[in-house]
Amino acid sequence: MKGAIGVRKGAWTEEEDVLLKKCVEKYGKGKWHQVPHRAGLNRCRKSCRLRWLNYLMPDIKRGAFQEDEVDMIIRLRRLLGNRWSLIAGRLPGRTANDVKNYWNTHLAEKVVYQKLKEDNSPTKFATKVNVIRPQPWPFSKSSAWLDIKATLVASRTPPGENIEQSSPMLSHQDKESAWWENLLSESGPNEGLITSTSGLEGQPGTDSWPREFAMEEGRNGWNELSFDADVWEFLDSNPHAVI
DNA sequence: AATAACTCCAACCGCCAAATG
DNA sequence: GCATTTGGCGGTTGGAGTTAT
Repeated sequence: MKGAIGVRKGAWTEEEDVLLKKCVEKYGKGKWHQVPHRAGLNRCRKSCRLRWLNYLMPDIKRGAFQEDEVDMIIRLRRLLGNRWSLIAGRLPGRTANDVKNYWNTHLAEKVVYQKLKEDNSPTKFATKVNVIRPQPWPFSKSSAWLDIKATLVASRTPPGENIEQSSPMLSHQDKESAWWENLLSESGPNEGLITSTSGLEGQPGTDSWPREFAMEEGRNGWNELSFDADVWEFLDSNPHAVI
């Protein structure tokens, strides 16, 4: 797409920010093609939308990423790949651009997947798959994301039961499994854990397939075979995660 | 002090799918 | 059914700021 002639590019000025903010506050989000005219901005619709989404939107969290946020990014990227908008959906206040930039500048070279390549494990096929719709996940200093035991308490241990009694010998795999189970199951309000079979029933485009997922599925060849190999290992070892 | 090299992030670009006419 | 418009996404880049020499 070529940019329109005469449309301003580059860094936004304070005046432009004010105009855009006032416009969105007055007319609401959406209808981005009308925003430049309504706001009196000599910017293209995409530029306006991006500026709002990445900088002006309320509740955007600036500053350094916390340890639990970084941990979340690494784990979710292993699961979802470069689906930054979905990953950002789990990080309240962080935008997809923030997460993508952070990954590219801080994590990309640190997080190595050589193990997967070296494993040379045979391709695994599954016939059924869980589809995740990420929801914002609240973080705090005492976040349970970094506390596997707390995660286990929340996800497995019946009320009143001692975690050490219920799981005296926790393997690394158990801990990983518990983490993912907790992530993929009960999390936030409006949580949607969509399940589907690999058959025609429930495929995108059919009435039974939720529109939200239908829109997400299909980008960049995304399908149930696109998960990283370690996710298949997780699914193999966690039959409850597969319906 | 000068400047080259590097880092980081805001913004742009091209593409895709859904919506609309 | 087709063409166009629109919203949204991930990849990439330009340049300001920082650090090293």
